[in-house]
Amino acid sequence: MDSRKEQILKAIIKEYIFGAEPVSSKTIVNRYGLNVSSATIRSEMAALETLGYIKQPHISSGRVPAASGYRYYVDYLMDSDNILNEFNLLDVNTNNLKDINNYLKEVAIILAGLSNYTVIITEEKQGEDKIHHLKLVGLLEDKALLVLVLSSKKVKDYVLSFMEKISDDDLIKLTDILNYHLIDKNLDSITLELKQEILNIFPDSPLLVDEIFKIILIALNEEKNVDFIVEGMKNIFKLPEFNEVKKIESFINTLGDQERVSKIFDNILGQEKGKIDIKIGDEIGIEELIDFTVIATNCSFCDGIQGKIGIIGPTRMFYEKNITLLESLFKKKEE
Amino acid sequence: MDSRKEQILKAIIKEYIFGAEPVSSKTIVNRYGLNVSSATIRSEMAALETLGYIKQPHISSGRVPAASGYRYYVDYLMDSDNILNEFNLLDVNTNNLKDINNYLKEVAIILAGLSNYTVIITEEKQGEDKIHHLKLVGLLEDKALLVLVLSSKKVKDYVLSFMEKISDDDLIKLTDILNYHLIDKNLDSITLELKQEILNIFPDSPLLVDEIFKIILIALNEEKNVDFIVEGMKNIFKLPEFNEVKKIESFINTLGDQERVSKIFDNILGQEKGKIDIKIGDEIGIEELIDFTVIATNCSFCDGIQGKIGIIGPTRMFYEKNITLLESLFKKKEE
DNA sequence: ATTTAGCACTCTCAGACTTAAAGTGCTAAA
DNA sequence: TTTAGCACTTTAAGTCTGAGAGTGCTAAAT
Repeated sequence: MDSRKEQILKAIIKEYIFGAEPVSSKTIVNRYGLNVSSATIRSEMAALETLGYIKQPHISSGRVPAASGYRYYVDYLMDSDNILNEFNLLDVNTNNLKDINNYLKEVAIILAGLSNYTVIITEEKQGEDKIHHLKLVGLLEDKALLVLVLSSKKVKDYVLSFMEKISDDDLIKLTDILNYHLIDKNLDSITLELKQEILNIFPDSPLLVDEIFKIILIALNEEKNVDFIVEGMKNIFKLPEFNEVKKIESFINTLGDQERVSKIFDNILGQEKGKIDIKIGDEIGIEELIDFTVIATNCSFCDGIQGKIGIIGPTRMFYEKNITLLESLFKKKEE
Repeated sequence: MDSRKEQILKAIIKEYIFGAEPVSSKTIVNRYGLNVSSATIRSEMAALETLGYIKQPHISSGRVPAASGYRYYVDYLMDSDNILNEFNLLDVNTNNLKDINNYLKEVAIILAGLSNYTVIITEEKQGEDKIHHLKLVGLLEDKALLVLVLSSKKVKDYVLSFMEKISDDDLIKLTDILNYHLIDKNLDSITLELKQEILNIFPDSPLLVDEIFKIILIALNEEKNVDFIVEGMKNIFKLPEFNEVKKIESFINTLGDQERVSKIFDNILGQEKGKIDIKIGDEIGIEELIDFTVIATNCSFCDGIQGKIGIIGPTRMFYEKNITLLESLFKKKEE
């Protein structure tokens, strides 16, 4: 790859990213003045095609970048983009962080708006959670709040409705008993026997204890299930190359399938925060996303929660802009 | 409208609902044996067309129901459908109702699956909420939970992180002060002066008081904003008549726009629970949904929360099935 | 007064053909 | 090594054609 070939490859890619149409030798001469004729460009293009960096949709058309062309571009040719360094993405509504999911959703919506692509965010679940401690807080005559503090420092809570009257004293007593027996217990160690043991000590409200056990199991189980926030899917309608019902259906269905979507983050599993991963076309490993590129990174959110963010767009993505977007997000988090 | 015309209209509609293709006079003779020839059907069809109940996509094609044809069908011709009376829709995960939104989302997903159309659910916000009372519950050294019980009996809570150390005694003291001043206050009456008053009595943690005020304002404000849960949009890909990118884009964009979507429920505002409202085509009042039908009803969920559910599908909807679906949902709620 | 057989008419859909435009590859000369 | 020139290929859009589906109308039958 001599420098002129690189210049031409870069020109083809920039042109194609912008216009989504095959790029002709003449266009390159006109817009990227290399002081050679279109014939020269043509022979260079033939060489680039042999190298696998570009291809022709049909024999007499202009050239389109191949996946390996984008890869070469990303690895060696890309300019960095300084325009976007002043994001303040994480000022989003930082007051109301009780529900991490709402927060992540807002981040996703904003990122999708800025990128004009689709954004996927997922919270990283770390191993098994235990009960750090719990509290029962009386609210109204017939309601109390069960607050669970988990070993991951996450707080979860649930409203309980009583059939039977329960006094504040009883609530305190029950809280003590539950804490005594449940602290440091994980999903597996919350057994029927344990429940029986507690029922023996506190036989007053068997239904309530039952309910509490159910909720705890659900809460701990929830912590094992990763879920994905996907925003900006409708941005696909802005891309002329996906102007077919089949393609849109396949895209929407694929991003609705958590199992497939999780593959998007395979490369950054266990990587350090801030490292930007770029997967182009089949590098993603999802057949239906062969015409897409994913830019992803690990990220930490408020309260030390770990997560992953991915931007998914066409292979002819505005790489610089979106890489900078994720980088700036990361920087903000660190300061 | 004599009985034979009604039979023919019904046949055309049933046939079109099933096949999404113009219905010919011959098809009716073959499948709905009315003991007349196709020529007779044709002259009846011409009459039905004059009445506005059916129309022809082009001059020499079969007939397609017009909006008023569906309306006539729904009002006078429809069979009721008893097949679906054993739904147990509301057994969904009823243990984990802390977050009403998650619950509604699950209901929407299940209904979308059963109907094969798109389901919209919204929680009804009733007027202005006040603070019934609040509690501060210590969790970890540097964290507490602010629990707000609203006059609507809704419980909302938020994790607070302290900069400064706060003792349990201080939390109790602050709780008392806040309750004394904030009980029965609504969004408008939580003023700067009020905050100042509290700061005068409890000057120890100005930042914390600040934070709590912010959160309360957000919480009360949230109660004013209705939001919509939309599930099953991708079912549109199963409908051959929407097999065009433009149509799908318009549908998805329209359902993403809360202002327009809220119109779907206009007819059932203030109606009694369980009343099923059917809006066909332009009756919906949303230009982009001219080819859709909405079936909607008021509904009450767990803990007495009021909501609205709508099923949105093509005008050639399986009316009986989806009406029964919503009705059975309502019945289950009541028992 | 209705119903129906028969036929002319209309429209769609798919395939074949045509032409203009865009772009390439190759060759021979610079 | 570069380039001008030209033959060649392909697409995209337009036109034509014939088959098929379905109607509306008319005149005869019930």
